[in-house]
Amino acid sequence: MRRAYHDRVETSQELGTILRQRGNRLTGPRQLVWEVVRSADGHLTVEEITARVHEADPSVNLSSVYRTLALFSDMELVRESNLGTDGASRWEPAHPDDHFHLVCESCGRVEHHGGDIVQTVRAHLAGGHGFRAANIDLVVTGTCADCS
Amino acid sequence: MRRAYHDRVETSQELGTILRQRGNRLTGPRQLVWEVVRSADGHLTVEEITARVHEADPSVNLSSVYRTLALFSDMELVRESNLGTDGASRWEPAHPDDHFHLVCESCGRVEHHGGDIVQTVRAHLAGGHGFRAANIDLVVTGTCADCS
DNA sequence: TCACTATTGAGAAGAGTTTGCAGTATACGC
DNA sequence: GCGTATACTGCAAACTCTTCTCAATAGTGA
Repeated sequence: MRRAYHDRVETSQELGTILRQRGNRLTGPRQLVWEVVRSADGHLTVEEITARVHEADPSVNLSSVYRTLALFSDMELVRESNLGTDGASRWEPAHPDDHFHLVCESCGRVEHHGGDIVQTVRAHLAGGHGFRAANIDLVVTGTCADCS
Repeated sequence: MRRAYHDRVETSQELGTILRQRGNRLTGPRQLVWEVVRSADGHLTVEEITARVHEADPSVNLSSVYRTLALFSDMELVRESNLGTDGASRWEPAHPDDHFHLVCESCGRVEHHGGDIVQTVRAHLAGGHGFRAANIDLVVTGTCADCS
């Protein structure tokens, strides 16, 4: 059912392969964006992604970052979420859903936490709600240990 | 701990009372926005709220709707969430957290569902994560019964 | 009723994201 | 390796949602 998670696309070569399978091409901006998102320690805004891409190549355009993220999202390589207090989207490598997010209202940081809770939800939904769940996002807003 | 939920503010008079307690005033736009959000059958975008407000008074400005929602949010009368596929915020009357959201990717509708899952999460978090949870949003994205 | 000032409407500004276009460069066939 | 088709890029303008500025208006307590 699931196609390609980030742990199956480690190298640029692998990225190129799955891009070409779709009729797309492997380009410099795409390699850089993938490298940044894949090696990120958490959720990144487009601004953060672009900044890190620019460390390697300042000529990469913001539009290309947006377009690349949209493409990767379609390929299920990355995932967008509207966490955070500002309006900006955040991006992370696609992953199975067995975790949840802790969003700190004070510093804006987003932590991941594992646990079987999301699986509990999935099981609950399977019990005849008529709703076919694709993604389960458990978002907890509050104050993190550092800020309280 | 919790201050004022929508079920404690049924009438304009009650709204006026708690507004004046804070040094605010009861105005036409505020009455209308509260009436619209309170009686809504689900999450509304600012655009939808404004449209319904305009049915009663077309002279109410979009800025006032935004400002009123921000105020009500601060008063914990309404709650903002970034559900949905587009970037627009959605608003609903504030409520205790014992429910979760089902967001249909196809028709964009948002359903509420009750259950003890959110309480399970809260109990889990209380167990020494160092994270002080304010709001818990369980967002399930998928396809609703009507669209599948 | 009066005066104070919170609130409003109008429009401009801001932030984040998208789109159109002409030039560039990747990937496939030879 | 080389040439060609076209996917992709950078740039800039446009678009959407939200916030801000400010003069005018209208609740509220006295």
